[in-house]
Amino acid sequence: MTTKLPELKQDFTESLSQISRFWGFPKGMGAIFAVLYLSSTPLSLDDIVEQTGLTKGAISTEVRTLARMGLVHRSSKLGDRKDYYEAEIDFYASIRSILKERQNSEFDRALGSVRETLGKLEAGSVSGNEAEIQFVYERVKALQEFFNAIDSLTNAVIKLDKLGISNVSKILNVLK
Amino acid sequence: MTTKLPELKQDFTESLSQISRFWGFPKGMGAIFAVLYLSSTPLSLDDIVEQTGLTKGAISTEVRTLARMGLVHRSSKLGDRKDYYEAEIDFYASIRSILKERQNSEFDRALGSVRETLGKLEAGSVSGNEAEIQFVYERVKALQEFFNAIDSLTNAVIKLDKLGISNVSKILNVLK
DNA sequence: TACTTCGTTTAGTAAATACTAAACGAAGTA
DNA sequence: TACTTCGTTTAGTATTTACTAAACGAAGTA
Repeated sequence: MTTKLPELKQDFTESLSQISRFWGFPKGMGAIFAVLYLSSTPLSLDDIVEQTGLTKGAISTEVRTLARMGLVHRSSKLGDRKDYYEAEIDFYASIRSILKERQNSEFDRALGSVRETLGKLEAGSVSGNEAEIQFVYERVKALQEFFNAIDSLTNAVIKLDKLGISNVSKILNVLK
Repeated sequence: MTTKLPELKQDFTESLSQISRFWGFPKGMGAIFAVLYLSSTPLSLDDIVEQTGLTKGAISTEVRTLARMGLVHRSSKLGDRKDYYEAEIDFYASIRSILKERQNSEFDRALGSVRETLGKLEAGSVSGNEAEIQFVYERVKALQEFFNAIDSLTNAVIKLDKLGISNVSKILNVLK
């Protein structure tokens, strides 16, 4: 029993949509990436419209965030006003740029807010039961340290010029 | 200028809610965890209701998923029918159990589907332009290998009995 | 037995998010 | 100039997700 190539692509696109949604991204984003990823040539917005069934407006915005994440790249042909897009195929590079992207987000704002809380506790400018303050202080501090560890890891990964198989297996060895 | 302890807790809870939402979890979940995390004693559902303003129903379900993730633990006092909950304070343990949890999810189903796609391509049961099939095959295979690498990493982390500061810094050294 | 006191489930609502359709501006072309 | 052809923005809609309120069942207590 044979499968037609377009059908196969369709299934693959479907899967990436699911995966995308699972990671908290719009499922359309996964679909767009999938279509680009399976194309041997850069595609225009209209090409993507055709292959995903989404609207140009939606694709316009989502492809932009994909580009910000470094998962796709915009290019243009000489003498052609259209923009073209192609998928980044080095996933490790993508991870790095996604991590980088996340650093200037509201996530960081919330994180800074925790740090601020800790600051108040350390400055002794919090009124209330002494023992409880001490308890809260230790908990918040522990959380902060955890965040710092994650942050260090993240930064280390970002700085790597290449997080290829070799590095991954190095890590695996250390963890063994 | 001093801050009252309850207010400080409030702010902290707010921050964790944001962080929770950022990672794709309901913000209420973050709030519940925060309240438990800042409490020196286990809390009952009603205690949590009081401190978060959420409904018992909502808390009932969300605290359960928190427990499944290993972020909180359910306990009970002798001669008291109430359930009590307390926060896991070893975050590394939490990460492990979250990763473990994620392995039996629809994420894995989608991932299996990609593997299936690859299987069809390898079995030669796909009809269409030969060159294009070859191209698609290589792309899908590359993605599959990437997933496998991630999977190995995940499993390695899960297997660690302790992912403490020491291991993290080991990793950092390797990456340097 | 009837009566509390828990946690859970359910059905419906509110809020957030992804998306569409259509208007628009910029930049090229006749 | 008017007329296309792009990508983007906007305003509104649909879908999903988080949550509430209330009914319920289990298990204790009088």
